Amino acid sequence: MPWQFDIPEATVQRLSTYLTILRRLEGQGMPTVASSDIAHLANVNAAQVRKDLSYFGDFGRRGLGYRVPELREHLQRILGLSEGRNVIVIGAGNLGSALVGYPGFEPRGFHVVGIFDSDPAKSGSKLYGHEIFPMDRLAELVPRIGAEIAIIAVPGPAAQSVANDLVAVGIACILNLAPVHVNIPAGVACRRVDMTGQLEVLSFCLSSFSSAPEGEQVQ
Amino acid sequence: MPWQFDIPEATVQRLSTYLTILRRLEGQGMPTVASSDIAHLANVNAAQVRKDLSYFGDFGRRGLGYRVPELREHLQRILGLSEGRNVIVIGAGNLGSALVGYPGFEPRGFHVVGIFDSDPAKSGSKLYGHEIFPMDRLAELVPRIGAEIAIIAVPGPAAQSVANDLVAVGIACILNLAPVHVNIPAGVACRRVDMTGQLEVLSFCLSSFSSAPEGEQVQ
DNA sequence: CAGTGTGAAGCGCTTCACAGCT
DNA sequence: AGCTGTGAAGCGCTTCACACTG
Repeated sequence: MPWQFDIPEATVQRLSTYLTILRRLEGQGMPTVASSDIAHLANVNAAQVRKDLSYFGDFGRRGLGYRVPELREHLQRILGLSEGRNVIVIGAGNLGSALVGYPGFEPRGFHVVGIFDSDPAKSGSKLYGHEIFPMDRLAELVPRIGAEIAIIAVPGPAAQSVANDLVAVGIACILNLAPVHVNIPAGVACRRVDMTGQLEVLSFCLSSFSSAPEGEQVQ
Repeated sequence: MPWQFDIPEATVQRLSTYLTILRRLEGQGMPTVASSDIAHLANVNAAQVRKDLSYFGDFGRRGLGYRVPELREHLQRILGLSEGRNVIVIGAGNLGSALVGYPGFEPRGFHVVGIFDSDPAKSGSKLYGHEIFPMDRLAELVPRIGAEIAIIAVPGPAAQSVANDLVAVGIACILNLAPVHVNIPAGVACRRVDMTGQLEVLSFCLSSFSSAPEGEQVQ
């Protein structure tokens, strides 16, 4: 996951959480907020909030806290969201369709600007007003529509091949929803969201291993 | 996230990854596998794989590695997946619908056994063969259908209230897909999957902060 | 005073390195 | 020789504590 300076990945993830919180506070008309308030809403330590923010500047005023709209704007800029981001979705199956119709992306600045599917039968048909393109038009269309981020929403076995295609046409940021790790060259950022994997962690919480008294079960 | 013994959360997450890998290897007929092979496929250190597994027992044979079907079974048991898990989905909107139709759950042992939605207009209609129930039947139906895990697939503002309802009817494991942190009492496990948050991390990779804070390109 | 910014301590995960089986 | 299991070292994130400031 390539960024050059000494900023923990966990910090960047929390920044995204803080941004969501600040948007809500701003909507409620709150003028300022203390690190301890943000911390409470994000379920982290207050010093953590301050340290996270201090990587990027001195945004607070001592004795007062942070001005909500100001900090919200800073976070947006830090995360590169000031002008929104163009996203393409690969895979127009069940998952891909849901993504394209998901109303949560636009308000947070992500615009779906293209859908691709390897199935020629799907080409030309529309999904929530977006045309589905065949995979072999990727190289032609990615620069034209200004795609910056690609979401892989294909079945596991196809994910690596799709990732290769994306890298080949110059995509540098990939969100992988398939339940497999894909290899990508250095310089390309790839993150994976594995819902089923999270369900498996929850299943572990239910299993005897997470609660059974000492020594039982382990052979 | 409540489990009593000293097992890192990251370890449990990786176990889920290993299980996926082992299923693939088993499908390919591979009889044994070395920690270094698993490590390569999961993109982690080989010692990490061995240490993760050693929390739960001595599954390997020195000089040989791990027997694939045997280890796969162990992992399934550790994760509490031997008999599958019953899941309910709260929210029959865009996201909820996609989940119910998502073909990736069943093969990994998660059975959708109920869909709930607060909108009375949706009650009674069907989604991929599953009836949609009104929220006020939660208390009655959860024990009857044996629901163990709930997925919150409602908009952010409704998430906390839904979480409260789930806890009230005895659900102890929650997967939260809403982009907000929800407060839950100790003893209840709650995990969040925030796709938009991951997109924001990727956006950070594209932003000037990740590559050139002072206008300098370091490479 | 209230609350930020931050060096330093704390802590837990990751990696190393090697003893010990097969 | 090949590979596991594991104590110990390494390392980086988190938390503490406090100087400092409006």
